[in-house]
Amino acid sequence: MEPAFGEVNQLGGVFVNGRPLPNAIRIRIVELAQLGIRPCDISRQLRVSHGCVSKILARYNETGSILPGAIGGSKPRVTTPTVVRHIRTYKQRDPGIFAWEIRDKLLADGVCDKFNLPSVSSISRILRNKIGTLSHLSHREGSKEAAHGTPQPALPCNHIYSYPTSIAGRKVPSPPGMATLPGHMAVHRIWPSSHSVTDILGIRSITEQAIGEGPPVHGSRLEEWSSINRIHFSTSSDVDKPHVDPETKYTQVQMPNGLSRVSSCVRVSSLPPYHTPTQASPYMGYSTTSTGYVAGPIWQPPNSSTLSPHGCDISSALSFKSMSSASENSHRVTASVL
DNA sequence: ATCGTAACGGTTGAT
DNA sequence: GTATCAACCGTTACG
Repeated sequence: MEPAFGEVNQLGGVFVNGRPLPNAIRIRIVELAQLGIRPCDISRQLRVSHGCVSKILARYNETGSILPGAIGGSKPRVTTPTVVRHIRTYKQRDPGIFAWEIRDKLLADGVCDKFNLPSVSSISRILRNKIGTLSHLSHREGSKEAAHGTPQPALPCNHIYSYPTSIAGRKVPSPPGMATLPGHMAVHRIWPSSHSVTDILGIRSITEQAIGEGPPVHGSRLEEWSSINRIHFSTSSDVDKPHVDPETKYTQVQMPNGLSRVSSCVRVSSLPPYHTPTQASPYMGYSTTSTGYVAGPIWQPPNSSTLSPHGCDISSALSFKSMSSASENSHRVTASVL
């Protein structure tokens, strides 16, 4: 059970344990970093732990993506469509073939290797569920498998996958196709859950307004951005409901190397401009757009005026940065090119 | 003071 | 429908 309002970290920022920071915050982190602001200052300004800032920036530098990795799920399925197709073929050629024989043939024919070879029980399940209602064959297989031995457990070595239907790449979560796009805040999948702080808090995003008000050319991106952040006023019964169609929940395309590729991405320059923070809750304002993420007392640089942690615009970020570092001129970056 | 990272407790989703 | 598992998350603390 998640806390209804998240938790507050040592910096006064709000987070939901186990859940990623909102994309807007992640983008802000990268933006500020690209403005030359030091990670420690970003951490204080956005009230995100420096470990998190470090992690996000490291990931961004490595992959070009600001997005969190794919949370949850199991190991990639070994029963890929190709494997199923071959199993079907084997079964059609020899209706009496046993599951363990199919398994051997998959290996012998090079359809699978030892790392992604389905277990006998998996093949039996495929024969039973996918190949057709060959009940007599299933029955026969069952008896034959019993003679051959107990069904094998899950593959012992299936941690290595070289086929395309794996779930989103784990250690390298971002699609290689967009990994090195400079200045892109690559978005490679839809925000995965309704359990974001935003959803929990039910704070309306300005993005929704932007969809209605913005120019049509940005509609699709904004719509995607809206779906990514999926802001809506949740009721308690609404919190756990997926807000997007399950079929469209993940827009990524699996790549042959097991990594995911997105069908689209969001440039920071396509996002709405930053607004002044909109305090949507007496407890905190937490909008997954670029607008507001305010909790607790506003942090101030040691020798400066007050800055809003998430609501500052680029100029204030720059002023902040200029206070923090004197070497900014070498990193002149504008928001439009981020 | 800053940064990288392991440990931790948590969530998620496929099986 | 539930349990398991392994991925991820951000925070915290330590060096």
